[in-house]
Amino acid sequence: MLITLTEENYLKAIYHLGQKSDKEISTNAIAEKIEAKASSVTDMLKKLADKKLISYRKYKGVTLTEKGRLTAVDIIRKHRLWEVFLVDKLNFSWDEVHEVAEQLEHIKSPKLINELDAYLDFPTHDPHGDPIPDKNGQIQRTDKITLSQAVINQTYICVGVIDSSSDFLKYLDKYNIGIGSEITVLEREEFDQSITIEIKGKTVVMSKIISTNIYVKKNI
Amino acid sequence: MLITLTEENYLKAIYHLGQKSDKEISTNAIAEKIEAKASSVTDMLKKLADKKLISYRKYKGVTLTEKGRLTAVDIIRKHRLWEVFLVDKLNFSWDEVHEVAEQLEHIKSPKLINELDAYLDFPTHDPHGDPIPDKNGQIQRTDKITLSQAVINQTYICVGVIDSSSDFLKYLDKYNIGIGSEITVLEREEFDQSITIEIKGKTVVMSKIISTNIYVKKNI
DNA sequence: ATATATTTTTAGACTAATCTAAATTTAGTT
DNA sequence: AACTAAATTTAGATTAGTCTAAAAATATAT
Ligand SMILES: [Mn+2]
Ligand SMILES: [Mn+2]
Ligand SMILES: [Mn+2]
Ligand SMILES: [Mn+2]
Repeated sequence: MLITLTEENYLKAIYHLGQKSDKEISTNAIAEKIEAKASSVTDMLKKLADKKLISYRKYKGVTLTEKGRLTAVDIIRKHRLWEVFLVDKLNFSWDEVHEVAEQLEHIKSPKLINELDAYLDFPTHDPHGDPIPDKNGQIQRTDKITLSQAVINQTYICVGVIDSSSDFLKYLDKYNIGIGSEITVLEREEFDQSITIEIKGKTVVMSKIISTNIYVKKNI
Repeated sequence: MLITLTEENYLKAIYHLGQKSDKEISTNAIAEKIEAKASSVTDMLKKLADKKLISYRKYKGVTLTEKGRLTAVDIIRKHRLWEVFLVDKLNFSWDEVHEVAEQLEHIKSPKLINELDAYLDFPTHDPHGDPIPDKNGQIQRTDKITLSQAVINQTYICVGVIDSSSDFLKYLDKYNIGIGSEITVLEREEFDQSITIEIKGKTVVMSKIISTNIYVKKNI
């Protein structure tokens, strides 16, 4: 049974929502993510359940089946490989790739994606630091914390971002923060949890909302 | 007014049919090409006419408006650039690219296609020898004849194919015939119009249906 | 010129994906 | 336990794209 583009987008949304909690995903949460009405979501959930892509308990919520998870992860693999292609080969910046990758992720051709993977030299992470699932749907998890959880006077490496919006990425560009950047936390203001960091020799004051959207790991 | 994927495919079909004759394109011809019923085509023709993409005279047929022609040519440009990408960068053979390009041609991103064009070094022809329209919809026409029209004892260069089906292209591969190949016509059998050619030192007998699907130009 | 065949359009129906409005279920609060 | 608020589902309608069957227009042949 073939999966439509719309169904693929629902599976991806459910997958991403599932990353944030172990509970069943609610109709409203999906509706918000997909930008559709809850009634439309209910209709789609029935279809996905018929196709054994999700387990659906009326009024309770949904979880992906293994089949559904593999389908979602395959789309995410394609999305992230295309983002690498756009940045590495076609001079896109990391804030320009997402919309195009949203289209390219639905192209159906196993050979295309495997050849692309090889052509890009089997990248492990996309331009935003997110891991690229392998052919079997395995995802390499690295332990990382948000910059808001960082310890004073410790140096970290930026390994990813949570918010991938163009506005946020442009903010990071402005302060020369990118994947691989060395960041030292100098001070934390207890009142609003803003932090002062050192990045490329300059100090930058950063609100908590910013620092919670940046992933870092200790610089060993 | 945005154009749907389906509308794009109709415009492309009408464009290609229009290349073969100066007359208006019939509903049935479009139906055959799109592989849909004539009644479905009629419905779509009304939509395309509403959007000023075609001129439609009931019971008479259609022609593309300038707006429609430019839209069609833009899709063909994308299709052919993607075909070059697949062959030049991703190890696809010329008989494998068409189906994937049919999907990729609908991706909407001017930056993507312009960067791809530059990345491929501004190719002028696709893997089947078809010209790639430029950004302004201009198409470079080269004078070429079909191999069936070739003169005995003259050497030609293969510059394209008419049929791009996998079966036909594999036949050409079998006899080492590709874009750029030198072909000398040795003999023509008047009975069935089959020809004997020399290609890479070997002689090959070829039926008229094959030779009418190969474009050549004189080797000057 | 009339009958027949072909082509094209219209009428009515179907599926996928969406919506609004109403009904139902669940959760929260006295 | 009963009431209210929030979340979810159902009912019915809409749009894009398709189909079959029937009607209308055009082309062909006697
Ligand atoms: Mn993305
Ligand atoms: Mn990404
Ligand atoms: Mn093609
Ligand atoms: Mn081609």
